Amino acid sequence: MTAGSLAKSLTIRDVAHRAGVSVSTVSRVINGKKVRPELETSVRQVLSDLNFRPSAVARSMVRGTTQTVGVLVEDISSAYYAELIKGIESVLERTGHHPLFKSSHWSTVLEEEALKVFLDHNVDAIIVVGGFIPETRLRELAARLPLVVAGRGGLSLGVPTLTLDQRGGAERATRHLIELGHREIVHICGRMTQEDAVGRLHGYRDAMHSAGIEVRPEWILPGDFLETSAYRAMLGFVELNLPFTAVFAANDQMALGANLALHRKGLRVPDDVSLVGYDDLPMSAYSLPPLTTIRQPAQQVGEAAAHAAHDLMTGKTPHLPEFELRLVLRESTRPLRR
Amino acid sequence: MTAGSLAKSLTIRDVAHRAGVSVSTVSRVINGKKVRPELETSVRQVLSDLNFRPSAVARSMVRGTTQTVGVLVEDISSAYYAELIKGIESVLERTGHHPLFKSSHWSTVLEEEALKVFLDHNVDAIIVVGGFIPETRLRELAARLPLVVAGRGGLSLGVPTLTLDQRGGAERATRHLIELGHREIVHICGRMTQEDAVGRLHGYRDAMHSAGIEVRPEWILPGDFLETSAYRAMLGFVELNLPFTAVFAANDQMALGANLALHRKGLRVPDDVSLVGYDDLPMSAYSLPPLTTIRQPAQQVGEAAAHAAHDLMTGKTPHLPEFELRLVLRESTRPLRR
DNA sequence: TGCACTCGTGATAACGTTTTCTGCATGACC
DNA sequence: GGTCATGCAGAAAACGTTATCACGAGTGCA
Repeated sequence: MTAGSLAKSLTIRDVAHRAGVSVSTVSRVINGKKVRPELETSVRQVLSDLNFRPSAVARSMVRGTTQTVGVLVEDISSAYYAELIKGIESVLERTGHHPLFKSSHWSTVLEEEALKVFLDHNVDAIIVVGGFIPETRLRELAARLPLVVAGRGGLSLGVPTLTLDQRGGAERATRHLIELGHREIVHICGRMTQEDAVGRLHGYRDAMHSAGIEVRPEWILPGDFLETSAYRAMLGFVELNLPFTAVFAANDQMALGANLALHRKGLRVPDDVSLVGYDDLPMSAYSLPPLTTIRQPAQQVGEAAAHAAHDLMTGKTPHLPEFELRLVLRESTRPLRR
Repeated sequence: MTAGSLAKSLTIRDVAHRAGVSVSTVSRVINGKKVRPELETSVRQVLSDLNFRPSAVARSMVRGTTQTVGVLVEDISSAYYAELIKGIESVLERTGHHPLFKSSHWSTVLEEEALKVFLDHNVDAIIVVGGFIPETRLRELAARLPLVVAGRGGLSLGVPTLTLDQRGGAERATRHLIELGHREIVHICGRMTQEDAVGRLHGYRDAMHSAGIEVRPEWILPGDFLETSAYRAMLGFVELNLPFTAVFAANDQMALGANLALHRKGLRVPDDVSLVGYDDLPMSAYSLPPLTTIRQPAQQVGEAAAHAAHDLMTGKTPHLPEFELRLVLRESTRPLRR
């Protein structure tokens, strides 16, 4: 052990030299191919003595595969994507792939940039969650490498897609309120540039329409999926003094914002106003009152996406399950008092 | 454009050929080195015609640098780490580095595995957040490559560390309750294998001790940083029928769990029981009541960690700022009614 | 005993870049 | 007009692996 030697990283060559064999043999031992037993043991000895680990970069270079999967989401840190990512992470870990997460922050240029990075780094597959990448671009990518899209609907067959029926889910949520006797139902929208938000608004309208309720334009409140937006919107709406008895927020975070706003205005949930959210974030079961919401199986979607990517990588046709959006009944809704 | 040709990825060689120059020249153009203007324009033309992008893998191979930074956290999807990650992401993006996130899920073997992956992939730096990696190992790593540790205290000087004074923060939180006149204060602990949780328990004890209050063992409730654990613990404690007027939970998620449990038992926050959390998650401002808590500047810590890593990579001595843990007064605490 | 095989080994060629080295012009200076 | 820099382009080496190829020694069978 020469002191002061700056750790010039060791190579398979050093191992070969010390074990008195060729690099080929060392490579074979590392990769579990047949080698004469006595050679194998001596190589293994050196391997562990030197604590040698082959360079993944060099490996990728020659093998043409990197064991990495690019994962593109809007925002790693937002609660919903966090769930999804957890799912992706858990299955990719088992398949020996390394996820490379990128947030696009709702910017089309960042999206394209992230894709470029993935391609440059020669990822073995890409998982795209939501976003605004044009379908043509997605198709182009899918033709080039394994690509799975989650959380977007209406894509052509060329692209394996995992879809949730946002419109149906929102319809279910709104219908729940209607079934409880509510008719004056407010909807707080998500960021309308996102497909999900649009779908949920449609679902709300569907349910209202089916029930023969005319939706007043004032009932449609703009929001951006964050607590604050719903808080402000709700506050503003209450000040209009229009009658209303229920609120359907396009996600749980906004439902929470609305919940506080209602409280500030002296309205009790669910006694005065029923409130439904969307997503079923882990914390929604612990809000006051616990939130009735539509459960999006985000983690399962993540798992399925990763599985599908794995299928694609191994040449199998990807399994693309359907997911059910369930209404989770808790305590933020109640029958309209007559 | 030959139809049906499977897209054998193009190389710098193809570009050189089509532009009628050598590969060296193409490389020079790509890297912005001096080249005869007319050659440069023709090469650039071909470059954009072919939409050529150099392989990051090959580049890493020869340059010995990958432009990636390994980031090891306990759990990507937990709310607190999400904040931190957001900070890391935002500055690394600006420096042109790509974060490689790994969750260790509180497992020492997964931690070590993640480190190996980082090393194998030849990351340019590593950021470790919390965790259980032995100090000797950290020192060893720090000697080998730029390493920044966040969220751990008491490390030797060899390792650049970003620390938050958890003990002090918890002392502040508890003192706040004491200043409001509370004396029978319950503490819901975090996962006690984690340094943070231990620090916060110490801080709680410090404050109680300074105020001359003897801590009853029953007041120390076990928890694991998740809502459910606190919910159950709180429920159980109330059933003991011991007098108490305030609760300090080791994080906001648990404060929320406790909040619901108190509600279930007919105790109002803050009228009957004052409640303080820790972290100041975005949603804590929207709970009912809005939560008084200790603000951990997670995002800023993330930013600082990334900056420090960048400093290290560029040979500068890392800037390791101190962070202040502020008490955020909201509505879950009030003076003890006499 | 000889021939065709199999098996395991080492030498060597990839993989796609950047970097170093070499060589050829061109221009400057005495 | 000859020598010496200088500038820039191409050739070749290098990065650390794996894959291909060639070879020699056994082995089985006729």
